[in-house]
Amino acid sequence: MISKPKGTVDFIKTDSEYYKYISDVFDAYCEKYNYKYIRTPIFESSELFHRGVGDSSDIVRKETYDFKDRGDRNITLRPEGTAGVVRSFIENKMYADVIQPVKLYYNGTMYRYERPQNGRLREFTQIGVEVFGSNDPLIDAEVISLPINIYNSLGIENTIVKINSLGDNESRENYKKALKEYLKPHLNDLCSDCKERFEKNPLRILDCKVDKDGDILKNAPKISEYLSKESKEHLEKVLEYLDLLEINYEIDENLVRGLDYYTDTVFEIEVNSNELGSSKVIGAGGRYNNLVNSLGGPETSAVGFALGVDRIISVLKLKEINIPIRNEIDAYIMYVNETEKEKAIYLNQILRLNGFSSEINSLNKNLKAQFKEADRYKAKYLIILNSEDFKKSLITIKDNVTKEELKIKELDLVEYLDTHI
RNA sequence: GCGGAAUUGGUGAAGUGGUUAACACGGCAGAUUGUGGCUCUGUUAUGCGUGGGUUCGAUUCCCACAUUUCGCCCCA
Repeated sequence: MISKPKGTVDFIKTDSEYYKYISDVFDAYCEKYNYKYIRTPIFESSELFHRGVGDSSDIVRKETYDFKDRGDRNITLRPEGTAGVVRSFIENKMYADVIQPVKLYYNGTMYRYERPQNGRLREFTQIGVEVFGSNDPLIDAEVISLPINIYNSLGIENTIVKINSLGDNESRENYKKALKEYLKPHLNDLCSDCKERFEKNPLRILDCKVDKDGDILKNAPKISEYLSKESKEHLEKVLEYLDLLEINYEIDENLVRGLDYYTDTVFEIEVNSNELGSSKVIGAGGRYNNLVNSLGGPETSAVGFALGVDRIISVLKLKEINIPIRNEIDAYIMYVNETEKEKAIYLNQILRLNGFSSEINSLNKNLKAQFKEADRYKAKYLIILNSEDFKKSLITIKDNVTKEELKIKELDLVEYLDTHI
């Protein structure tokens, strides 16, 4: 037997219904927020993902699906949604569009070559939005409030936004320098992972799970002390607008993002749950005013967020939140002999074309088994064909709830169902 | 990349170094039922993750691998 590749998942049965439902809710909200749908390729030139991501790019490279195609091109399966959207924004010169800012949403599978664990797959689905061309804090607030409102609408409450500002390039570099200077004498007291982070990605030491509660990190310099006046004002405005929108947030000065292109606002959305462990982060994003430029476009402000659909599904299931699932059909048509079968095939189409969901047996079942099958389909009405009735153009219809049964004219079938369903 | 746990039929699972690997649900066929939903009977093909090894003999012990799962790393 061939089984699915490691780290992939089949969405079937209720899972696929969850997936569809979440997508639908997300799409509907994005449309209300006046975002436009964008669909970019699942694979891109490798350099798109291996540029503009700063000094952690060697790590990033290891965790992407890279391959050469038959034309000897370096191809990478997208590990996230933003880069492709930014590429498309630049390539299609959307910075020159009449309508600004450009607000886009996407929905698709992403690929990372990682060890699978809770809430982490090699192929996973993210949905997200990106806004280009406005540095107004109201956009930051919009991009944060959108997912919150989607979660609420899905029934996920008790979410909290963790928010921080990384400032502009200069403030961040200054801060990085100060942090390293502060940590240097304490280097031996840090965990082994942090010693490595010290050179590679010092900001992430703030996020360390081992040293989190130690005095070293508690007394470390704060990013807020290094923010420029503009960045400070930007953050204050974002918070003010979040208050206005009644979004719960919490400033988390230790919140840093892995990549260097983020500027000013960064945020994560957590769901309040102990069972979820490390996958309680169900959405994240931030402002990245440098990325468009570093990928070859004009200086363009940008902000976005993404959320993992797989994680949302786990949360919905964990919290036992039910979603609307169609689990019944309007009619099940029953037949025994070939004459009746032909009539059944014909009526089945008539019903479907008139907007009813209907089904017939395709497994040569006897009448008894057809009754069983109709129940499994939760058919509201049973249409029982009998060759004798055909002579009088009659068919038998049975209400499968009340069990009332009557004969009606074949031609009246659609009208009958119309008035009864 | 590192570490822990798991892997029995369509499903949930019990179990053992040795002849037919429980039980339940589901599926199918039949009986009964005014055309099913209840009940009863039968049935469900050489199934114990894969490959090696130990052994007279392994699903049961050992090793490797795969997958799943939990954590670390990383998290765009």
